[in-house]
Amino acid sequence: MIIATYNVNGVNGRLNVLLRWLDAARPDLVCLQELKAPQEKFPEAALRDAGYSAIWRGQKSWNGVAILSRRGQLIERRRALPGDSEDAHSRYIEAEVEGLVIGCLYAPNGNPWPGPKFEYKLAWFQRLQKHAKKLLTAGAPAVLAGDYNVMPTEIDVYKPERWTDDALFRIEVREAYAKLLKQGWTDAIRTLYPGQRVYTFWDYFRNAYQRNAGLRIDHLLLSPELAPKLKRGGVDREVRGWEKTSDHAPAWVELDWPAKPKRKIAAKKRAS
DNA sequence: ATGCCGTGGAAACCACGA
Repeated sequence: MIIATYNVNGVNGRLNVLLRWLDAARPDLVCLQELKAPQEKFPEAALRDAGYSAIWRGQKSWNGVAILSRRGQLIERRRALPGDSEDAHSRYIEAEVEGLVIGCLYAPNGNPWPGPKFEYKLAWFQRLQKHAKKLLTAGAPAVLAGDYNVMPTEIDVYKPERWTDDALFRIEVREAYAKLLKQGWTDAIRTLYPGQRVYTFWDYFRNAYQRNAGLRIDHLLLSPELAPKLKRGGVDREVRGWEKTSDHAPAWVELDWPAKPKRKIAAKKRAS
């Protein structure tokens, strides 16, 4: 099963690029972020025609998250992070599908630092930590995928010294991300490419993509039960070079899931 | 290396993004 995350930066303005990528990559489950569309303007029909069912939480102008599936039915579990009923941002949606839990998230940007937006980001991460811990305690196989707006380490930034006081790289935010890993979550892309430069975002200007001046801020975190099922993964970076494209590229993993029953082996064991 | 580009929405500029 292939699970992908893609910050589309406007799901309607980006529809052709999204459909083109879905057709080429054929992911089974997709987490989308930055829909930038109200609930009623989500392109449900076009995605259905492409073979995907969807659940989403839209919002006028900003944010917005969705989960797509071309396999099992998506059963929505929640459409917000718990912990702040006043929080109106559409930044989290969670479903059960194919026997696993998939959470799609769009973390706050948090700039400028310091300030209220940065404080909101830290508080949001605390809520995420609390909820992520609950998922682990519940024991279900789970994936938390999305735009975390964090470069976890120096290797995830083309020029770390320029980003030290940026909300995406401030130590408080990196520590918040590290805390998730300490809970038991596995950063799938980093696990597959240890010590290598892998980026998921390139700015629109200054020829960032051509210069490979990128950031790794889109992540797929796997629960302990799923981590050993990780087969391969990567970033579809060529999508970033397409016309009218997002500033993010899709990141994806392939999991050996649902695990194939080993009937023959079991039968042999019983026979011997 | 300062939103320089890009999106959406409202009213031809503004908020926001990373």
